[in-house]
Amino acid sequence: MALEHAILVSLAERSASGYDLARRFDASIGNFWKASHQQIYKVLARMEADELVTSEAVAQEGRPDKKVYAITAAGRSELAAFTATPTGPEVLRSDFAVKLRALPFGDRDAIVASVRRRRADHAAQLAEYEASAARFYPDPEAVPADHLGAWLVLRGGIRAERGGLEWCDEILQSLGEDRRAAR
Amino acid sequence: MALEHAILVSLAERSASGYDLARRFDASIGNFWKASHQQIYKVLARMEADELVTSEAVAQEGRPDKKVYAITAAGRSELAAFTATPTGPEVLRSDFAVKLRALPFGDRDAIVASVRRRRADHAAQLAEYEASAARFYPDPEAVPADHLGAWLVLRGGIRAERGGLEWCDEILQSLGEDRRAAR
DNA sequence: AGGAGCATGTAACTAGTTACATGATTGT
DNA sequence: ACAATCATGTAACTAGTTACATGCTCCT
Repeated sequence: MALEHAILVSLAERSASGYDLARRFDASIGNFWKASHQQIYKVLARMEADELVTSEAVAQEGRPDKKVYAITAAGRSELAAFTATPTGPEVLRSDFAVKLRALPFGDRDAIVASVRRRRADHAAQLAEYEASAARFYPDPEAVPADHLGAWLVLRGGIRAERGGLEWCDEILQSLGEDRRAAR
Repeated sequence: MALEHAILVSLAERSASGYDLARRFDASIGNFWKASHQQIYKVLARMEADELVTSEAVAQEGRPDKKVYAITAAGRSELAAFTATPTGPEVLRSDFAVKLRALPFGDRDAIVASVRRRRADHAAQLAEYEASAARFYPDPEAVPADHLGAWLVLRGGIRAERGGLEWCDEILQSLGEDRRAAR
């Protein structure tokens, strides 16, 4: 149910249309929660019925009209209440790990190719996060209080990507594929 | 759809009942894929209809009878085919990160408590993985070929837990809670 | 007497995915 | 002419969760 809460955080930071939210979920928020636009519209409708958010129609010229959603007082207290609930263990679902574990029963070359692709993805994502960090938080000792959460999550993203990258390197090395990988 | 494939890997390693699979999903497989017993029974039934697995009733004394599932030839080729498909980007869903990002809108002490709990969970899981590694793979240079996938996944688990632990420490330090955390 | 472990499920529900639909504007 | 971006959705489906049901054995 935390898609709701991810949307509330995003709207607490800044009001937005469903479309805007979908783009944020492709970028910064998507760093820890992925959601499709269809799912977002569905959940927004429910949240509006529950009065966690309100919407206002905004006419635009040269572009389709949009509905801008804003968090309500009830939404803010729901979000605060959420932060006070204990967090259960994270639900893991990694296709990549399933494939890796299937190594003795599968296509070794294809798996190596997957590892290489994944390594490249981690490297690209890491570069993107590091660019964001350098741009928005040039001085890590002086992060504004209202950005502390976002900063810490970004730091987590950087760590996760770096960790994933190193894991890929270890895998390639174990499989004796590190020379080709380094090319 | 990769729960199916996670089950196939598990059955390729060794035939098992639904109950056994559920326990494996709590332990080794659960390291990268979580599933409840209800979901497992449901998927097993579908997989049997699709002839990816077969079941055999086994009577037991002093215990309820069980159905032992085994992978079929079709199951093995499905698993091999799966390893050859490209892996999409991982779907992330982290309640913890949502909470952390909600820091400016939430209950700071409760969030700090969450971080501490999570740190302890990572430490416990890490210890468990390291114990498994020491026990089953005392010589990392000589991992048998049929265990290479399992070993690499375990290595990934160790890296992920260590990374998560370090992230928690960084968060506590940023929040000025590291002294109390170290106690 | 009560709880944990073994063992398999059903029923009702919520969450999320995939495919499709519409229609204007801007850029190649 | 075609694709991309803006913008919002519906419909049909699959996956996963939560709650409940049953019953036997072994341990405290």
